[in-house]
This record gives sequence, structure tokens and C-alpha cells, in this order.
Amino acid sequence: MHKDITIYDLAKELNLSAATISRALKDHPAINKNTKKKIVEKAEERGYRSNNFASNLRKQKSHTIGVIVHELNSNFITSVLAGIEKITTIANYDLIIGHSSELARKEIANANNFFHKRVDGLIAALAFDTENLEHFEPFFERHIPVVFFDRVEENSKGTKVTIDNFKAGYQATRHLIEQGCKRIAHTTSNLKRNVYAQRYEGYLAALKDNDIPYDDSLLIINDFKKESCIASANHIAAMHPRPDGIFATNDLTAALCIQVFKEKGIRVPEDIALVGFNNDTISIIIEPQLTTVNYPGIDMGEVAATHLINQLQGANGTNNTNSIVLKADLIIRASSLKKDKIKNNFSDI
Amino acid sequence: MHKDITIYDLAKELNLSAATISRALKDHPAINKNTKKKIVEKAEERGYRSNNFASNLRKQKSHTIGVIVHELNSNFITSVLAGIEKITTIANYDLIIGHSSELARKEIANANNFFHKRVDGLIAALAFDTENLEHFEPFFERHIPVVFFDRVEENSKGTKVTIDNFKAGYQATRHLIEQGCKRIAHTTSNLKRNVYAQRYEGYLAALKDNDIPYDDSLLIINDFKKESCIASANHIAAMHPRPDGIFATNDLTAALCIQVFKEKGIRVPEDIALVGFNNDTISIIIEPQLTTVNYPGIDMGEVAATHLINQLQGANGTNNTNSIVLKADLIIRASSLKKDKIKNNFSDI
DNA sequence: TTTTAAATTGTAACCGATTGCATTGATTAT
DNA sequence: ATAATCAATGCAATCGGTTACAATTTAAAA
Repeated sequence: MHKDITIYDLAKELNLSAATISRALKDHPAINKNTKKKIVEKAEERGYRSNNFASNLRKQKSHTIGVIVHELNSNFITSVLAGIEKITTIANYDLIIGHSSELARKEIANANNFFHKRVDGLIAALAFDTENLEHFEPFFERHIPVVFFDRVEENSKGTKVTIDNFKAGYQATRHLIEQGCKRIAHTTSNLKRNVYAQRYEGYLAALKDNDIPYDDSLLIINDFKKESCIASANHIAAMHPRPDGIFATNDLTAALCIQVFKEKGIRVPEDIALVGFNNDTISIIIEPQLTTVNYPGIDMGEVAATHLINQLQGANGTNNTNSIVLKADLIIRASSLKKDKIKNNFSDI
Repeated sequence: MHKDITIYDLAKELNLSAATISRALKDHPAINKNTKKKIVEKAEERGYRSNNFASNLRKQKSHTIGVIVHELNSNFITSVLAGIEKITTIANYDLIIGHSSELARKEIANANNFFHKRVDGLIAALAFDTENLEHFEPFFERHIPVVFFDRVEENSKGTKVTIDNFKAGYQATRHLIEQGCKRIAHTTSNLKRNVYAQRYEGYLAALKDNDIPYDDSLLIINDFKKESCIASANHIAAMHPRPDGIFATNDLTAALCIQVFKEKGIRVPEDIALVGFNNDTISIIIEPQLTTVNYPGIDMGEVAATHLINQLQGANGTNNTNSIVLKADLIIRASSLKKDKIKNNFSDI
């Protein structure tokens, strides 16, 4: 069995003290250049690897950032992770990723676990059914910085990075109105969650600004599981009078609606126009391709990570609670184009 | 600023030694029941959290398992992770997940990082262009168990968990032949990677067993990026004579082929029948829905994790190099059914 | 040639949990 | 009554890197 070598081993072999080895290996300026070189070479030769546990124990820092997300299997989340990774790699922080599978229970477990692991900071998007933020209190108490992204709680502590969900909802709805829709359904999820609440507000505002009365029965709430999306689609198809437009807050719902509608001979976009949300891969696979809202995942990840690291490095005094809003764009494809109906092409694939 | 409390703090408050506190908190049998109760209560009251760094340092164990995957955004991988998580949670191991984005360079960085972090064990699926396994040598040298899944290297050390790719390839191809295909193209990727090599062998064997001559020009290799999938699709569409069946080793390729073909007026499955691989979400969104091979992701994750943990706990003497093969099923949908052409339905959504 | 300052290196005390080996007191067997 | 046994707890070393402070060497200034 291999025995790991330590700075003491190196010290003995080079007739130096462990302190000198330690300093040399982290490029401490007080160490003589030649000594440093000798030490680095010897460390290399012996395959030395420093022991993080010892270092972390002594420094009371883990140099690790925890990330809690609700799911892993979406373009959006993987983009965010890529953005976070890019920044943290540069700043030389390690990442641990936990996912909640949209369950508050698992989100809490992850938070506790990361707290116990003593992450230096936390980046999180809330699960579907997270009701309160008690599980983040230990972080706030100890001034461990927390950055929330996308799914946030309006009045919480910590930095928040989101898109302008109100505007996105407004634009999506307005776009449908511009295409001639008079009766626009909105399929969404738990309205307690900020993202859905705000998109809903945007939807309402767009209706109001265009003098379209709000109809309670056109608001359809589900949980984004395949079965409930299909149920929602069937429900809509069976409505009298039937909607002529749908603003769905998730691409899968929209895609499954299209499938169900086609099955029933309802034409998209002629009979019902659709707008989705997220710009997932399925939005270009479904036919007609889906008009949707593109989420700036990479940017969001980069912004969140940058803010976190700034706080960790105490760059500024602003570990205040603040809020950052990014832009999101409506990508117009065939599923919503009643007017100027164009042929699908692959230019935006 | 909160000061973390330690077993010494508890010891002082209770007039006991740190050793007793430590033992009580990990339920050591030698500690008196009442004492234990007092200690646990006090720890609870003071919000004690044990310091992993100290514990790991002393025990020379991280109680952490590293997982390296090539990508996060596929059903398959997230299922595998779920399976791994299920097992490791029960066994009380922590997980750190790294992804390589299909780059050997990042895979190596992850391996080094995990080695440095001193994971107790490793679960990995190789990146696209990983050529050798040198970066896993340090683990082998120190007898840190490594389990590879899906993307493995035939003759490497470590446990390997895979599906029977040969059989899957054979069945997919045979299915196309049974549907009357005479000229079957195979789109795949780097044939150095076991999974693709074996599916290719299966494809060849099925052709041979059915006396269909192998045509070199029908083998099409790309890298699964959207652009190259579309290029491959265009290439196939332009072939003379055109293939009447395609076995694609990835659902996205198959889905994009369908789109391109429809665009060009080539009917699926009548003119060209298709079989994909993986059973991703897009396989039921594309129209016609895609015949594909279902990967038992959860099982694979569970099996991999179980084997790793068995090795860690030295249950048996079998830390030998061994290999486990799981079953994979062909899911038949409309994209390949030339005969008995059936209507899509949603029963298998 | 001293004195003083600067450049290097060393000493030793941490960080907090774990654990082999006492030690103490209580209980039981002889 | 005394030895032997057991239960419960304490002592102190250990894991390996970091860092304040001290010590030593070397170069520069007086």
C-alpha cells in the first residue's frame, strides 16, 4: 500500500523545516528562489499531494462552493452550471453540486449537508415546493454568502439573480395577441414560486393593456410531469369555447400540447398558437418548432458565481441583500405565427 | 460572527473529556446511556456540527465518492446519478460530481482534482476522446476502487458496468431488416469508444446473418453536435441509392434526420425507417416517435455504486477486475414500423 | 569594523476529532 | 475480605499544513 508523503517527509529529505516546505509550495515570497526550486522539484519527484483536510482544518476554509439546483436535466440548468464552473475555476474554488429533484425535503438535506461540509458560499435555485428558507438561516447567521438564482424568494436575505419574468410573460402574451389571439390560456405551475407568479403578472398586464378580459378558467396549473402536461392539454382541447393561444411556462408542456392537439386534429398555430419557455432542445424538435423564451443560463451562472466570489474575497462592503435582473428574449418560431406563416427552417437550430 | 463550537466546548460545559464527547456522539458502546443522552442534548442545544476536516484528517478517509460523467443533460446520465445517489445515501457516503463536457482534458482535470480531494472511490464514464487511462493510475496504485460505467475501456483495471451494446446493435439492425430494410445506414461516433465499437459489431453481425452485404459508404461518423447531425442527415438524403433504414446510436441524430428528411419530402418510416438510441425525451416528441434502445440508467447507477461500496467496505475479497453487463431493450415506436404501420399513441409516454 | 536592516529559515503552537492505552470506581467471584 | 472483572471515562498522541514569532545568516550602511 502506498503511503502518502507529507511536507515532513520532504523536509527530512531536503534538510529543511516543514514550514519552509509549506511556504515554498504556496509560493511564499520570503523563500529563496533556489530553495523554492529544489523543493518544488522534489515534491514533483515524490508525487507529493497536499492534504486538503489538514489545510482546511487549519485555515477554517473549505475553498468550496455548494450549488443546489432543482434538476440537472435541462439545457437551462446545465448552462448555468457551465457559467458557474467557468468563474469558479478561474478563482480556484471547488464546486459541489446537489440537486433536489424539485423536493423541498431534498433541498433542505442538501443545504444541511453543505453547511456541515462548511462550504465557503452557496448558490441555489429553490425547489418547486420550498415554502420557507429556514434551512438557509445557518448560512446567513454565520455570514456565509448565499446567492439565489432563477427561483428565488422575493424578500429573502442573500443576493438574487433572475430574469425579468414579468417582462418575459408580458412579451410572450403580447406576441400572441399580435398574432390575433383573443382567448389566451396560461399553463403554469405553483404560483407561489416567483418565476411563475411574475410571468403570470406579465400575462395579466398584457391582457389588460390590450383590453382582453381575464378569464379565470384559462389559467391552468400543473406540475410539469408528463402525465399532468398531457392532462392539461386534453383539458384545453376540450374547452368550450376553445382558446386560440397558449402561453406555457415550460417547453415540455407546450410540446405535449402540440402533440395532443395534432392527434385531435387541432391545428397549430392556425387553431391554437403556442409559446413555451426555456428554449430546451425539444423546442426545435417538435413540429411546428416552438416559439419560446430563451433563458440566459451561462450569463446567469457567471453573474451568480462572480457575485459570490466577490463577497468571499471581500472586494467591496456590499454583502448587502441585492438583486440582479438579466435580460431574456422571445425566440419566435412557427408554433405561434398565425400571421406571416412561414416555413420552418433550420437557421436557428 | 458566530464561533463554531467544538467537542472541547461541550466537554468543558459538561465537565467531561473531549474523548467522551466524541464517543458519545458516534454512539460508542462504552459510554453510559445517561451521559450519552446529556451529551447529545447539549450538542443539539448548542448547535454543534462536527468538523469533517478534523475527522477526515484523523481517519484518513473522506467518506466521499467522486463521479465523473461526460455530460449532465441526458435522461440517461441523470438516471444513473439518481441510482448512484440512492445507494450512496443509504451507505452514508457523500458524492461529488464532475463532468467533462466530453473532453479528455476536463476528464483528466476532474480525476486529478478528485484524487487530490482524496475521494474514497470513483465512478466514471469516459469522455468522447479519452485515449488512455493514465489519469486513473494514481487511484489504482493506491487501491482506491474505481468503477467505470457505460463508456469503458475493455482491458482496463477496475470494475466495468455496461449494457450489452453488441446485442442492442444487433437487435436494432435486425428489427430494421425485419421491417424490410435492405440498405441500412449506421450513424455513430468515435469507433474507438467501446459502446460505439460494439454496436457497430452488432450491426455488422445482423447484416451478415441476414446475408446483407456490408457497404462501407453507409457508415457515417459524427460527433453528436447538432450541426454535424444535420450534415449527416443531408449527406444520407443525398445518397444514391438512398438507404431505406438508419440505425443511429443517438436519439438526437435520429430526430434531426427525421426533420431533415421531412423537409425534403422523404417519408419516415416509409422511405427510410429509423432506430435511435437512449430513449431521451425527444424520442417521444419527434414525429413519428422514435424507435430506440432504452438504457437502464437507474440500474446501472445502482449496480455501479453498490459494487463500489462493497469494495470500500471490504465485504468480499473481490476487488478484482470484473465486468457486469446489464440488459437493454429495444422500444419499438412508429419511426421504424414499415410493416404493420400503426398510429402513434401516448400509451408509452 | 561595527551596527543595522533585510533576507531566509526554523520553532512550536495551533486547527478538532479520533483512538490505543491507561485509570478509576463499581461489581462479582473466590 | 481480597482478587478479578467489567463499565465508564480520561490522557495524550496523532493526522498534516499553516503561521506568528523567534532565530540565524547575509548584505548594506555607518
